Amino acid sequence: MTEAGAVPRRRGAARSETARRAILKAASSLFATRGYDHLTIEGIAAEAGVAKQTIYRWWPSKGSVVAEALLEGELLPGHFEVPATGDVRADLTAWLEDLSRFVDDPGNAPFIRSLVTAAAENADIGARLDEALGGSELTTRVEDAVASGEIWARTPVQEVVDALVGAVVTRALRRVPATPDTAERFVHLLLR
Amino acid sequence: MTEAGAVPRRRGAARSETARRAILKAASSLFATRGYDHLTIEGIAAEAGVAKQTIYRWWPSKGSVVAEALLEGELLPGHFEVPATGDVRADLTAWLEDLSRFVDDPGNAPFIRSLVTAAAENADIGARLDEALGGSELTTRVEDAVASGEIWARTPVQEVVDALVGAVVTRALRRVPATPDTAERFVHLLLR
Amino acid sequence: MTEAGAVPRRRGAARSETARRAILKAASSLFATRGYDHLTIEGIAAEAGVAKQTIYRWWPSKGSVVAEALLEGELLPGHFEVPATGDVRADLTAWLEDLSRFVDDPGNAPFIRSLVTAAAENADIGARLDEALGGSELTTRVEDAVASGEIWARTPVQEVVDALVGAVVTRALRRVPATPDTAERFVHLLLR
Amino acid sequence: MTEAGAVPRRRGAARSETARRAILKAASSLFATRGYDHLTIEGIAAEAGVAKQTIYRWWPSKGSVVAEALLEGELLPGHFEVPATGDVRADLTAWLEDLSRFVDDPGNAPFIRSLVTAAAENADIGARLDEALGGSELTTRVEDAVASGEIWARTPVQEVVDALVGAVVTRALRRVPATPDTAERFVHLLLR
DNA sequence: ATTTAACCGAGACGGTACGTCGCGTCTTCAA
DNA sequence: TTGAAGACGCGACGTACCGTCTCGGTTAAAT
Repeated sequence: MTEAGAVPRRRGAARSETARRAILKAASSLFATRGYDHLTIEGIAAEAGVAKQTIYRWWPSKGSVVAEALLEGELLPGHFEVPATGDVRADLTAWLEDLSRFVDDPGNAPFIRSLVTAAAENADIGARLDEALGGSELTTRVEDAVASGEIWARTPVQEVVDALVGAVVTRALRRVPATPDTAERFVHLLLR
Repeated sequence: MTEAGAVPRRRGAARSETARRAILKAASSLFATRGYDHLTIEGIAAEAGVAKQTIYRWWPSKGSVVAEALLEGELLPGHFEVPATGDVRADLTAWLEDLSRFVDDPGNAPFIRSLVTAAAENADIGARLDEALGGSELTTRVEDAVASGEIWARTPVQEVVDALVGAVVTRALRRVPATPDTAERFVHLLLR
Repeated sequence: MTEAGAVPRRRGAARSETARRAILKAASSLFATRGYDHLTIEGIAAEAGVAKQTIYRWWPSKGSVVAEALLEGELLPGHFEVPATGDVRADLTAWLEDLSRFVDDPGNAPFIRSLVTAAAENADIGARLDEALGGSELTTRVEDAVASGEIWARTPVQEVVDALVGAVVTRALRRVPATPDTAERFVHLLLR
Repeated sequence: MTEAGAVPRRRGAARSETARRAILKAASSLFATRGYDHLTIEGIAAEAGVAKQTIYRWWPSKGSVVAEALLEGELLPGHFEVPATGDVRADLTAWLEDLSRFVDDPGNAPFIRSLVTAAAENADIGARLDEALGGSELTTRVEDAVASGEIWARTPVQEVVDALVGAVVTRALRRVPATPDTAERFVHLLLR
């Protein structure tokens, strides 16, 4: 007798987890090196030691490969955590300075713009864009500050987060670098 | 003999304004129809009845063609003016609602995302992204409100504009549609 | 104890005759429909409702599948018998006219050329090419005529047959159709 | 004023004769080395230092490339001339022995079968198959013998040639090697 | 009765080649 | 000198089959 809820497992060889991991790893590595629009399925396949068809079998486009790599944390691992020192304004300022420093670095600018390009063309990536930039941590941090009474109870959390992440993005697209007080000004604008 | 003060005009035929216009028009039309990344130089040349070389002679990339089309107003003609009724909060809310309505329309969403893609890869387009969305008018409007004493004198104008435009962009990338009160919430968040 | 002379039959399930027949049938059908070089192992497997491995287990190549189909009479069933009326010249002429009619039919020409392609690449098929065209019956018929004294005793039988079958093949390859007297001219050339 | 009958020459760069020659040369070389069905468009392009598209622009299939190479004499250069000593039977015998020796050589057998494969799938190649094997020279030689009264005036020349070439082909397909007297027997069968 | 070897279906996998699209450069001819 | 036309080398696309390899399940001889 089979377990309740067990999937009957269709016949034939199972999907190779090895290949899947190699593809995501290769995609991340090439994305970081060459950028989203120089990223090719052929390149990923070659780097991963995998047949092109194996990619096409499981992903409809390069965008979806990148999206999954993003989800798995292969891209941007460990970047952009939001500190939680107890002073929410200081925490947000620190996060924003960290992110701005990253975005303004000429070596990273193409990377962040590639992320935006990828987001613009692929819904999955778009759906997680601010997550990759730390957006969901940011939301949690601000919600905690509201809950603890540190900031105004009716603070529109989502709008604050959108404004912060959005400002970073729109400035990146216009190649406007942050000045030393940019982060602080934004935070004081948004958290009264 | 040439006129005094005239540009010395080297020999041969002058640049064809007809061809230039046809190219920008074709680019705009194809951009609107097929989106930025299905836009091709070959396609533009064919649509415009022009040789590829004529495009390559005057523009370094498809991005720069689109940028010029944007400048000429071939794309987004007449959209997104910021009203000036005297009530700056109402004006910004109206502008934001207008823009959100446009962005949230399923028929326009690919267009706006294509603009973002184009901006991400081409500095000229990026430099004018918020302008195309009404950003520069917005700046003027907020500055006027500061000057007239309608709002706080030390309002960080650029940050407000970046936050508004950026929020629209980041929401578009995440496919998050506006709710009826979104515009008002943003405006009240930013202009206290 | 096993029967004397019986093959010691190793363990496990026996080869499925059902699968074998389905494969040959599918191969014949696809050969007739699409021609030898559009014939694929995957196509045969799909058509036969069989796994690819089942084909690879028993045949080394698609050529050998076709060769076996030819042997089983799945291809060219009942075609090209040589009549035996007693008049060998009339019999050969009739056979040659029949074959020429078949070969010259625009619907069959691809089929016969596919047979030649298959023969050229696969020794087994080549070895039975003239058999499929009636060659072995032809040999028998000419040998009988020699034995009965109807034609010259030292007639080089094999050469006559090769010349007849070969002429049909080389004309098919050059797309040269037979004229009404072609068959008769050949027979009178070869049997004096 | 232009020459009468001169083609007006449409605009744009002319077809590159260099590329055309390189392609035919590469095709011939690879055909001889690897055989017709291991011949690939990609392989030809790589060997010729040419883009695939340049091949596809001018030829519809690999068969037509080979056909043109055959026409240009890149394949089989100088093979299989029919001698003209005055003794037509001796000449035909010599030609047939020469050809048989070539065909029976294990190193050449794949080549000749490749020619047959190519002929079977491509009408142009088929139309010139016997020419490549010396067929047209053979026709001339036999016609001359008829004209000079050396052989019977009503000899059916085309049938004789078809029988000879066809016999070589059908034997090659069945992998039947010639014996020392094969050539002589054929010639005496056909030329009484 | 159990074990075990071989069969069979399904189908994933690393590959090769396909035929097409678009790139950016170059050459030809007409204006 | 510009501009339309278009050939060229190049790189990538997404697809079709190749032949090999698991996988889960079945069949039948050997233990």
